[in-house]
Amino acid sequence: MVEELDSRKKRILQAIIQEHIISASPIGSRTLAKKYNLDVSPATIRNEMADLEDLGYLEQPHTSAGRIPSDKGYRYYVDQLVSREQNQEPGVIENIENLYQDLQDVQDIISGMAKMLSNMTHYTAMVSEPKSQISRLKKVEIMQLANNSLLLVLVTDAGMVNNKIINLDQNLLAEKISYINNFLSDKLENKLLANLDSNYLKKVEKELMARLDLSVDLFKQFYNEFEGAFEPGAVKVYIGGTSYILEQPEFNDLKKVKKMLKLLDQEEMLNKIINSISGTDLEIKIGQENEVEDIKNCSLVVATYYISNRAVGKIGVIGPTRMEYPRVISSVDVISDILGKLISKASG
Amino acid sequence: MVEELDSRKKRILQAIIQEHIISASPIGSRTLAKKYNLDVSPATIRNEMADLEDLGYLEQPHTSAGRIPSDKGYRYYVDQLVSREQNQEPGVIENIENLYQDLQDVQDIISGMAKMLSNMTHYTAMVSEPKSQISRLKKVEIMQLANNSLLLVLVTDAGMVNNKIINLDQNLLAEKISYINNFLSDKLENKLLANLDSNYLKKVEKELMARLDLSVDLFKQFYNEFEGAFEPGAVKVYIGGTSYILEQPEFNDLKKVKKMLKLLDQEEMLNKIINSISGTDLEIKIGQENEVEDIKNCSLVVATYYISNRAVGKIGVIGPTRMEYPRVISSVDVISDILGKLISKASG
DNA sequence: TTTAGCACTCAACAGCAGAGAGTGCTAACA
DNA sequence: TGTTAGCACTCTCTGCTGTTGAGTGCTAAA
Repeated sequence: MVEELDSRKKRILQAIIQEHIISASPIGSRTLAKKYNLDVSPATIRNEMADLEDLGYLEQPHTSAGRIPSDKGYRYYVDQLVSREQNQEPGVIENIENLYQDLQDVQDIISGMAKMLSNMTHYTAMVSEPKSQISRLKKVEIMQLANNSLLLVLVTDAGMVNNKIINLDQNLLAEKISYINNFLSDKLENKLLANLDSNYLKKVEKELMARLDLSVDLFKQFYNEFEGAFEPGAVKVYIGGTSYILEQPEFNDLKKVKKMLKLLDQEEMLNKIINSISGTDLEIKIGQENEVEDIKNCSLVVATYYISNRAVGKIGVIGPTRMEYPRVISSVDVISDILGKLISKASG
Repeated sequence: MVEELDSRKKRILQAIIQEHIISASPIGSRTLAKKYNLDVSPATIRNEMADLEDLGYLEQPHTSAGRIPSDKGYRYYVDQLVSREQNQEPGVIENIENLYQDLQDVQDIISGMAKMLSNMTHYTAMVSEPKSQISRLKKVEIMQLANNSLLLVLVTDAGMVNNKIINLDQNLLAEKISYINNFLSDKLENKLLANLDSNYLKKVEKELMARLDLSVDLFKQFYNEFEGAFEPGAVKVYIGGTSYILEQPEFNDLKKVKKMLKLLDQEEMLNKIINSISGTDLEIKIGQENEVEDIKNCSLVVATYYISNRAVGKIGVIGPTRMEYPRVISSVDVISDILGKLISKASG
């Protein structure tokens, strides 16, 4: 399906895509001949363009218009014509790292990076929280706030902090709390979150109840919260720069904007989108390649970020298929790197 | 400036506003005579409309168009022609309360209520976090995560939980941590946050250092975090239903939509907007009455919510001046009530 | 004071012509 | 055989025009 194109066809395809990325409108043979010194006449270019259209790399909105790239055309461009080398100016990475190095809070880092990425690319950025399933529980502790009110604090080794206020219908003595904390530390800390499923929790609960001589009801709520805190589906997605999509000419239609914004309002949808990317490295989904119906006219550039060499989350950008791929790719690359480093550092 | 209008003028003004809220376009005399049985001919209505325009309650987009209400017109409508009685169907309040009563987390309650409000009104809703200045610190505790890494947990009596991971360049023994916790509890808990300013904190720090025989540097970062956590300006604003503004015909212009979305993207701006409302009860700002320049073509309906009889935060709605005031007013009223109750209960 | 009648205004819309950009095809050329 | 100039053709876009319709303000009569 992916033919090898001769070098002139490659040059022409590349030129059309680059020009289209800038102008957002169909490109004609004359424009191409003038702006890119291809050393052939417009007529020749026209022939080549007709060929490229037959092969599926280009499309024609109507008979007397120029050509625009098809999804297949962009795919070829991204795979064959864009060098994936880091072409960020030197120093940028250090600057960003320095700028954010004081942040200790993982949530702050994530939303900061989402903003940074959307600023750099001028597209909408999204970042998923570090996946908890492959993290370990680093700390569990309950503390007493008032007579019947406890605060449950959970910290993962990825630095994610989770806390819940729990109201009990019964008072709890300080010694018991301290006993519970020791017990829970022993049973739960340093375990993989994936292993802390309801079965295991129920067992721990039973044992604890037996030792404490307390009613089971007392801790029912506690375990509900606990279970909920690290559900696999509960990955939060941060987005930044929603308003950038309005700058894209392909969203000049109010209906499209509306659809898009509704989409980005729904957290489940973002989850679905960002989790539909299976690749372990930087991955690009162009138009129809996307699984989620509503973004089949968009492109995604998503990278995985790592904490101590384990893949834990995704960071990426969503924009029109007519996207500045080279720039976006390098930005996503850089930012995903920095994000991993910052979180690693913050979670010590 | 606010003349007393005779009853026929009132009826006509009310009819025009109600009709305009539905149709979003200028209202003519014939339409009015047909749809509302005012028992006078269109010609008479025209005369009255000319009067109302002279008085500033109506405007005419161009000579041969109908009239639309001015800001002053809406103001009169809201003040004199809308009954502020709760006209929510009975049971709605109970239903919502039941729906959300399981939520223990204050942040969840707030964002849930923002969503609920935007769903009910079909405008964009915003809620500010409980103001910390008038809250008391209920609990302060540090816990050890790893050798050089601590977690600082702060809980206010409004139920807001704040936590920060702190990395030290020095190890800290468990006894010291326990000593510090006791010390901090003693010095900080149950104090008004407003009183925990940097002066006071510095004093506490000094005393603690002296007793512990530790270097001052060790806790520098700690106090930075601590100070930052409850800054007066740091009130977070939750918004919900951003995409609803796109449904309003007055935002048919892409430029306007863009401006609006950019505005709502900026947290400082939301802060400025919601804090520009000074009233203690339900307050309405119509168009030009708004202080923030960029929303002078919008209206705000904002209520204050209370926790144990103290005003702590604002909840409201932003939409076009052509807003369904009666419905919005009653929704904001109801939701602000429920919000206060839910938080009170959760932070019980 | 109210109302019918009427001339007037203005935005919105449809229809149309012309310009401009771009194509595909053909025939000539190197 | 590949390349190019020329040309007729197509289609969108823009601006102009006339028409329509909703609505007004004024006047004069009831």
